[in-house]
Amino acid sequence: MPQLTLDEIARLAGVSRTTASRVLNDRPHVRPELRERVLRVIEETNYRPNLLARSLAFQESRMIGLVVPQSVHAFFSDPYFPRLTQGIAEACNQYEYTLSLFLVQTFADESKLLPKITSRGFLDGLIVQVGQREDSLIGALAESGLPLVVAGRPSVTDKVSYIDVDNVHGAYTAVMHLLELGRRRVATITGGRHTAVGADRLRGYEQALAAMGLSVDPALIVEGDFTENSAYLGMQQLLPHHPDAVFAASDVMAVGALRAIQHSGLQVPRDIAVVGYDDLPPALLASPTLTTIRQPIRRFGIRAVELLLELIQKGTHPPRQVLMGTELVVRESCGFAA
Amino acid sequence: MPQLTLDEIARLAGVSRTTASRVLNDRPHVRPELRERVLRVIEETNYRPNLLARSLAFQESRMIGLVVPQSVHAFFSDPYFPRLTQGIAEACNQYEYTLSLFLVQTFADESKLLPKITSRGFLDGLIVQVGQREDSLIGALAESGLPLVVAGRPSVTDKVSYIDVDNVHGAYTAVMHLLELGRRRVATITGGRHTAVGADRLRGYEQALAAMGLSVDPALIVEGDFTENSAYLGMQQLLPHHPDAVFAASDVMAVGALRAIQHSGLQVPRDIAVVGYDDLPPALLASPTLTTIRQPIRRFGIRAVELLLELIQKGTHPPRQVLMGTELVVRESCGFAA
DNA sequence: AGTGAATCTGGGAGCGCTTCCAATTGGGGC
DNA sequence: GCCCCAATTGGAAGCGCTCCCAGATTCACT
Repeated sequence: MPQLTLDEIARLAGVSRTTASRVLNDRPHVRPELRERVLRVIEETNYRPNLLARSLAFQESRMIGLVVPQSVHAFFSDPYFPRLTQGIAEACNQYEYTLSLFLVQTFADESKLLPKITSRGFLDGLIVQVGQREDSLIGALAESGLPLVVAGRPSVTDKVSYIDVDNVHGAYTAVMHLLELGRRRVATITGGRHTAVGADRLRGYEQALAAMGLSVDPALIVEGDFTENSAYLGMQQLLPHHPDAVFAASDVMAVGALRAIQHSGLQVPRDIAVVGYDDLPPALLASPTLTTIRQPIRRFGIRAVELLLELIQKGTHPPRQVLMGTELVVRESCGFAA
Repeated sequence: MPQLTLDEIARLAGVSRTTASRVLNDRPHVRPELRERVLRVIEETNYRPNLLARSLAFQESRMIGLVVPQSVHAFFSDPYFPRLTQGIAEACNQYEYTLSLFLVQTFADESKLLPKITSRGFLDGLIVQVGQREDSLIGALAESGLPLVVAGRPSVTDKVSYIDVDNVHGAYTAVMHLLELGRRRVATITGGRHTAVGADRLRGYEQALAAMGLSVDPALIVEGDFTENSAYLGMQQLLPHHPDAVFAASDVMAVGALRAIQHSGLQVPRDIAVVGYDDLPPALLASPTLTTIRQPIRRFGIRAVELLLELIQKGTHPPRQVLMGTELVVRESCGFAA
């Protein structure tokens, strides 16, 4: 069978290609009768317009790219990415955009993918997840002139639009909750301090203490790296300093802390209260269940898309920044009886 | 600045568009000197060809779609999908294809996305993950004539190419391992029997018993639904029948069984040996660590892409089927001292 | 019946690229 | 010095669609 083109449809319906195109795009200036006829032919032949040709003519592809620079592991062991992707995909469906996925794992990937991603006309916009190779990559992508939204906070914040979760305030809320429950020796196990997330959550911790007029005791701060094990070891360091509460920068780490506390013979929350961050599955599986800070990951993805579409429509300058709020989820580990 | 086109490049280099195109695509019949000149202009102007236009002219887009029909939850709580996606994305990078992601969650999504996915020229091929709305969707997609690979076993197996993990043999291996260790009352907790996966693993269980000349005791078979809780309850039903081993159709369910056994005061593996399936994180986190069947998920994704590319090149008939092997991973829960 | 406006219609150019094919060039062999 | 063939070059058509614009048609109103 012959490739079905709009020309062919027009011929079958006995009209011009232009008219057929008008019908296809639901535009005015076509007699109802003709419109009807064209629609019937389309129906009968099961015709589908060629999106590529259409995009080329329209000068917009209605495709956006999701770029994920990340090492294999950090990424897929964490439920974060799937959730985010889901939100993004959902929003794409809603706004009639198509999503292209670019996983950039190695340097080779990067040099291979970059020209493709930045090829003019191919993508209308880009969402880039912050990661390790962040800087070089975001820089290169920004340079391409494509509308760009960074998901997470990039190291250079002023040139580029980004959307992030308000980690400072989230941590502040978590710690403040502990303080309001009467805890006074609140320790923290940080994420890597060199990561933006880790640093922000530490800042929130400090601000909460300051707000209550308490001074920061360096002995009550240990550094973890978002793994359970690092938190287990960190908690062992903290125990000799007799904290009565711990704020861990992630649920996974909170679980590690929990284990260390319980192994030492102390009880949670009686002796030491624990608060985590993320509200991912570990929070509910832990025993006692974790009080934690919930991040609106899925909505975060949706907002990222909406922000990007805004940039596409209204131009990319000035860069926009969006901070999303968090939510304190109170469970057992903080010792608050509801 | 003017949109940079190949025409412009040609003009700047003082050659024709045709010659410029030849240089761009690394084709012969260009004097080295001219080639050099064109390359320099491209370099200087940082020109990127328009992929859309190129695809239109080439009559191939070098894009493939990954269609995921699935309810939100089953999907993203399971590490399976991220791994699979990773494998697919990796292979796409390697073979210079671009990956488009289509998450089909609702009926509305389906009717909205279908025309886009099947639009001629837009995608060169399609990988469809089996899911719940499987039948209608796979049918519709197959009808479009696009090269198609189903990841997982579809309900209609003969018309369509698919790639699957050999669940029957995997389960067979797991149960056989228990039998070889001397266990004789081997129970099983199945996945949903109406799912292909669940049914296959049950079949493997039965085949292993048969191979050892043992009969199947219906009292030793209970049905779960791949959740931890269903397995916990299932195990409680099994205990009165004194099994000395359990094959659970997933690691998550094995963990549920483990908990039920331990709560009843029995010990694993001394009293009851346990084997799971998947080799996902729960297997290692459980205590004792789980003997299980490892699925090559990432490689599975890679093979899916390779199969698809084969279909794209050599035509989609006849449908091809690929079954991938599994691997028995022996840990503590089966009672085998290494 | 005649005029103008309002509405329809379709020819043709254009989106940025590839590629067929005819034209041009260069060089070796006589 | 001339001819022929191979290597190189570029003009033009084509991929399938949109959209500008001019021409055709309709219709109301004088």
